[in-house]
Amino acid sequence: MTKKFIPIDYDYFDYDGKNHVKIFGRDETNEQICIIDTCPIFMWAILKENVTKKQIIELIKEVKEVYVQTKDRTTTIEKVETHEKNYSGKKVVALKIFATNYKDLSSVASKLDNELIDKRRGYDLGFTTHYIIEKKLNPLVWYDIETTELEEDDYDFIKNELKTEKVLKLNSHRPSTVDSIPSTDFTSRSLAYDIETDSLKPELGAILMISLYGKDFKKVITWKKGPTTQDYVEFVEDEKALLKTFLKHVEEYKPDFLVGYNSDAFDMPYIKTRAKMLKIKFPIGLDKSEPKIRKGIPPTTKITGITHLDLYKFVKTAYAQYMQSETLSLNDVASEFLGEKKIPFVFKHSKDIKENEWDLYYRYNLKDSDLAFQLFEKFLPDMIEFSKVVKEPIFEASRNGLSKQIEGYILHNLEKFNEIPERKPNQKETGARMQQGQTQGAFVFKPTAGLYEDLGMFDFTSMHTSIIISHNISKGTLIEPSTVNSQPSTDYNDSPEIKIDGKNIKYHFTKEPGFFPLLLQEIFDKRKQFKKEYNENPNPMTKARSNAFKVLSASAHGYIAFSGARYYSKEAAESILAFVRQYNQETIQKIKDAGQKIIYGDTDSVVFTLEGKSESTIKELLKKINSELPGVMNLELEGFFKRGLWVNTRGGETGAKKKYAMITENGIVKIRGFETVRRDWCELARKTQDHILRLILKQGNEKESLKYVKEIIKQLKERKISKDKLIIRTQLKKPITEYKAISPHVTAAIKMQKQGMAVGIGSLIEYYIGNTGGSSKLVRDKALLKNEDGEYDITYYLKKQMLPSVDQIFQVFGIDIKEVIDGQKQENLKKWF
DNA sequence: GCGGGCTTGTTACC
DNA sequence: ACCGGTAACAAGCCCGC
Repeated sequence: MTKKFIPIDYDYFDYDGKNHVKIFGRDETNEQICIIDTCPIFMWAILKENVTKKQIIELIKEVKEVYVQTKDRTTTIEKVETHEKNYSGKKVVALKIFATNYKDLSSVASKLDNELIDKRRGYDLGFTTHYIIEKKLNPLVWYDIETTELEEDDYDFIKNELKTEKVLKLNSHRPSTVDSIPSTDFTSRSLAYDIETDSLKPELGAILMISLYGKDFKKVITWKKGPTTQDYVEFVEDEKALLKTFLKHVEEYKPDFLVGYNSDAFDMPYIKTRAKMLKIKFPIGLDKSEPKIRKGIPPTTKITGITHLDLYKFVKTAYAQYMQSETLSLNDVASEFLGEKKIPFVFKHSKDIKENEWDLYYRYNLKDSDLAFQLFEKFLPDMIEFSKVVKEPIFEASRNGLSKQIEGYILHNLEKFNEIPERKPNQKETGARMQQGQTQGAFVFKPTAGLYEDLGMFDFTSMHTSIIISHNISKGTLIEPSTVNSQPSTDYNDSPEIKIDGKNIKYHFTKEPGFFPLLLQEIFDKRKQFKKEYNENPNPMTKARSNAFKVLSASAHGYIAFSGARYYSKEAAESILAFVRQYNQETIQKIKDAGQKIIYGDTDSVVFTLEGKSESTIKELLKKINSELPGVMNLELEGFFKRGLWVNTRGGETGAKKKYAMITENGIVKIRGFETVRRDWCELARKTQDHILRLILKQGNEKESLKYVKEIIKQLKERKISKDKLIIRTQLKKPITEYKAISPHVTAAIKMQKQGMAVGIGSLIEYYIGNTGGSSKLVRDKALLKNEDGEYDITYYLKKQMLPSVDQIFQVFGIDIKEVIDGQKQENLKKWF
């Protein structure tokens, strides 16, 4: 039978002791089908140099005898072949060892301790990844497939087990040409879900309701009956019936994706535990399996056949670092990307909910699913894109950290280079890598505080990645021994001179392009493509996509320096960073030589004054610098700015790095590093600072700002500032008990814990400083919870929030803000200075 | 018990 | 633990006086 097929979810099972995949996806009629397939299972034994043919024949005999016995299977060697391969860019002879079960390859590997074998590789990819690499049935791509129906005795248990109507055996497949399908666009069926409970712990509270939201599908299922006019509310008898009804709707809808927000850690584990407590089955998987929760920090929840997606995870890795929102709560994220918020509803235990309040609770519950669904629709193209680029199933691609994404991408593309994959480092190696200490990083130009006019800013496009590509830097292209001399060589690509342990050395890399640098090119190009897309059509989504590939592209260097990476290389990381410093300083020099004054620079950027030159003259300069850059390296114009402000460090006499504010001719303001952008400062200090920065940038002087600050200070002293503007938000970065220094946010967290609130790693602790500490001088003794009664501590907010946030800004204009206010309000000030 | 230097911890920039 | 180095800064900690 010939069909079209798009693979979505991958799972595997053992049959007759052998691995099989079952792939869930859709066909051209949009029917959900399951494909069963197998693939050759093998690993590699790389032989030492100069092993003779005779020795190989003997070795093969020996290898064939290896087997692994586990409690439910015996894994044997099926055949052994000899191949010429590349390993880390070097030619090697390797045995391709075929075995019956992938899960035992690592045990097989440890039994191959013959002295002719140098290295054992390719046993630690995971079966799904191995399968995709081997058969090239990539996720989310349309294929033309040849299938056969299962015969009577084939996989009998599967047929009975699967909810999917069609289960087919795959014979062959090839990528479908775009033309052959009217619409190759994959229109997924998806449901977002959200639960409401009486507790954060399933042991302590029931699930009250579950909402589901999809295209033309709205449902709130609940056993808590209150008057409502919402026709989507479905009442059921009890919690058991609630779970069963939820299951029924999911089964009927047949979604490809079941989507939640933080559902990996909360919703699905909660449901699973409650089902267990209620002694009912919850066979949501298409193979009637329960959700599989991989415990860990953070946990992941997989449902066989239905891709369970947790948007929180994806937002966190792909977008978070470029987002405006200060938390990644559904409310903040929805508000940033959708311009919509959750329905306000104060959490109450169900026993405290009045009859007429249930209706709001239903609507609240539905809205959460609604928001999650809308976010899903916005993010799906990006998740699909990641999945396709990295060639990992969307379940993984949407959860993987950046190093995993880069690594997945590399592993899935090694075959083009005839490369044997590197293995994962073990714990000992990871530890040793970490102990080597830090690598010297980028260069940051020390600015001189001041308000500058007419500025230009250049920055390098994906600097680290373009260095890797242009200079062919990687573990595999490094010439060993690596601690080579500083003599320049025409045979190799040299790194800049690097000082290591007091010695100046240069690393050499081959001129022949290595697979790692070559592979980065695609990610690099994608980044360019999406940036262009954003520039042509700027909106929050094109921006997010552009940034998602920006982070992916920018992670290549971090990956190389990451102790857990297969292709880790300290030498490569050092070389990349040496180039980063060199290029930045060279660029600074070139701009200086052109007659511009350098104001600032950080890693890959330079800010300079125009010195009366026209923008087109500056663009010519940029062109000239670019003409001198190698490979894909590219310096671009970040922008022209009408004014820019740099300040001194607090209590210091020199300019502060990583803190500046600039404004374009059109009034677009760019603020970096200032308290304005730091969430651990109270809103009052941040908003005030933001306001005066803008005023100064717009007007070119401090006059208005001064008036403004005086007014705010007056209000603060008169207690006219509302407390919510004084809340300080700080995140717990580790378990409460592990803190050596007990800072205010830790005290506040302890308080919250005592009140029975769930606090732990990642919780954002909200507190304010009040007049409660008695004689204590410690700030922590005055930390009050957000909703705790008390008066705010005027002195603290003046001295520790307001003043610091504006002090250095006024210093630029020679104004001592303390004195100014002091002169005006002599008597009050004595109290706080 | 006070002050200064050091350490711990968080958040930002790139 | 899950990309890394550079930097600013607050608050606590610690030690000498």
